[in-house]
Amino acid sequence: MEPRKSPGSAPGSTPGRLVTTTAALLRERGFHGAGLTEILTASGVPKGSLYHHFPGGKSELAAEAVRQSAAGMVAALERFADRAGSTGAAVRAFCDRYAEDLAASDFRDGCPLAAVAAESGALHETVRREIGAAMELLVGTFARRIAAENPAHPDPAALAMEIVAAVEGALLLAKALRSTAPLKTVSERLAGRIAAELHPRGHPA
Amino acid sequence: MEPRKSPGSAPGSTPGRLVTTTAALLRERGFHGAGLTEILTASGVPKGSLYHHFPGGKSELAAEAVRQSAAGMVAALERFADRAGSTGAAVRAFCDRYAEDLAASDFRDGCPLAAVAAESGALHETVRREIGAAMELLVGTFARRIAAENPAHPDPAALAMEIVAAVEGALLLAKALRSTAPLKTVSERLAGRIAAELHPRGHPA
DNA sequence: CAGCCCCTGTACCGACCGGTCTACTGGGGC
DNA sequence: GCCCCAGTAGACCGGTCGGTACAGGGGCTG
Repeated sequence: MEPRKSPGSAPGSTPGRLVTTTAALLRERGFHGAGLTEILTASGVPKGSLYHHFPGGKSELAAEAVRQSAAGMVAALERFADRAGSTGAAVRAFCDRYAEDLAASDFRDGCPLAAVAAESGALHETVRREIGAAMELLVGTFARRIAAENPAHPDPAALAMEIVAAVEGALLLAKALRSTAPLKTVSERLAGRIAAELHPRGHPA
Repeated sequence: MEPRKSPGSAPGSTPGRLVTTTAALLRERGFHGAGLTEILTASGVPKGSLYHHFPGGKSELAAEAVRQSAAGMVAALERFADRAGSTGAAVRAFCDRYAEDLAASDFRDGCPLAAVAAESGALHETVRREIGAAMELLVGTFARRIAAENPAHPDPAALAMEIVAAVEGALLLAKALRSTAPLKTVSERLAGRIAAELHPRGHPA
């Protein structure tokens, strides 16, 4: 827990590859389901390098991967929101994107955070904290967007929380049912409701 | 989906204890996080008995546990719905109940299905199928209730799916954030919306 | 061109994983 | 009264787990 948190995670570097592949494995198998050996062979990195860059072992690596996944999700959201101009449309794009991932992976790649979050009860504090922070970050980002779109909204945080919960749940349902239908249904209804709530008397944006 | 799949799972019997403790462990740790030895010691059953009653090993046991968990959730839902008289109120009671579980377990016990569903990509077909069936059962139960409460509703299945997704997501969020706030927020807003959608011009039930 | 040191590669470790096997026990049917 | 076998008990298996130790290696310094 030194001040220098994760400086050496350049995309192509050894730590970078390690974190990226870990994030991918974590996404479809969860923490206990993703073996260290599997991560190593998939990223083409020997064990010695792992413990050089991440003395904390699997937990530290997972924590970093969770942070990167969260950052990726937030970045995607910001991008969609900027392009679409409304939170409702951004949510739709967001769901579409993860529906694609799901379908392309034969319904193995769900939410990058969900698999780890679901078993957070059996995880080290390091990872546990990171998962909490990741969720807060995601909710906070939505809340900021909502407040920006309609400064008069009474409770942006509540709406943001509802959005994240709905999307997260839809992703889980989609994975379990092996169908993108839940995502389509939820995003459609959710987007409409967000628009209605953000612009009570106006154009649905 | 045979009518008689697991006849020997009486509550107090050896298979019964096995399935119940497995369900509990699965709920907080997921499939790979719950060790077989741990299940055995927690239920006070030796290994020989396990493989006598469940020749399929851990996967068969987990599949059975998932089925039992799903049945329990459905039963709780039906009970709440019967007592409350409206789907909206039932959802609220449903969320309250799982919020209690969460808080009582120091935020380890989330949705009994979520942890397994989240890592379903790395599971045997047996378990995978059971998780899908469980989710379908849950959604179907909600849909039936909705249709019963308002036969004119245009798409009970869609609303049911949205409900399950929202609750599932709220449970996940609550577990990650170690707070029941997401559940409270989501259930409140969800219940209100369900009432509005089921009784467009009338009493909010 | 020598030395150093960050990083890599790999052999190895004990613990534990899920699963198999066999010995034993006790109670109901004949 | 005997037997039989469903059910229990636990020793044991190979494999894999996450983690450690240490011997190179190679590029940047001097």
